[in-house]
Amino acid sequence: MAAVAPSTKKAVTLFHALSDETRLELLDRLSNGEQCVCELTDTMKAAQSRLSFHLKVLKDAGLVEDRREGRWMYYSLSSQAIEELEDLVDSLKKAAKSAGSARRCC
Amino acid sequence: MAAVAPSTKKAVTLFHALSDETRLELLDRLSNGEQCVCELTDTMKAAQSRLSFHLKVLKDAGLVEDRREGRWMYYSLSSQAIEELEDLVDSLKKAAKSAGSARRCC
DNA sequence: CTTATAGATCAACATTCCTTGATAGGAGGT
DNA sequence: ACCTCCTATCAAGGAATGTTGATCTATAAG
Repeated sequence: MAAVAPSTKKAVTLFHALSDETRLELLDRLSNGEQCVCELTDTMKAAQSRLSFHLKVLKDAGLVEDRREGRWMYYSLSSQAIEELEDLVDSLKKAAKSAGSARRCC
Repeated sequence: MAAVAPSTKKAVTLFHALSDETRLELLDRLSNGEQCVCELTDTMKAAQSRLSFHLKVLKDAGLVEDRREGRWMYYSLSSQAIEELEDLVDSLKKAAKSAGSARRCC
């Protein structure tokens, strides 16, 4: 029992960050390695402020990290949050497996 | 490369379904076993139409299954979608690990 | 056939989220 | 100092989500 409950807020934040096509594409690009915003706006043909917004959402969720180098900002995947994600999904999985049988109701 | 890309739409749907406190609580309750809506509205002190709405979101995402028995509707976790979830998180994890080093930019 | 109960669906409203264009800040280069 | 480039932030509008109360459907019981 109590599969997802601990720190539900954080789970919501994490999952919300992942529930957007643009952000998933960003993560996908970053899986090829650290990249700067200019490169991302370039290859994704997206408005700079748009990507900046989504990168902030990802960063606030702990999914990516940023690093400044001169006037460029480099973003990369953060494996820490991804482990938290893994744990969440893990507890869900266990819950689904142990899923007890029906109880009489109402 | 290409960590999340395959069927991004589905991933978005899955993660979106998980990005809500009420829905996470529903999943948590269901991890104790199949339950009918009346029982859930009861213990969660939530309006019936509200839970119906959220259960639909979960069902559309494939996270839960429903079963009718007389006039009651029983909901339970569906382990299938949870495995898909696991795969998604897995590819993210691998991506984060292999995360290449910085490339020269702009 | 009438009535009651469980749940889904709908319409209206509130809220939250995303997009866009404009502005601001910070780092180099001249 | 100034100008330029890269990025973050803000404000305004639009789109999608969640909430609430009412209505509809299906099943069961009398």
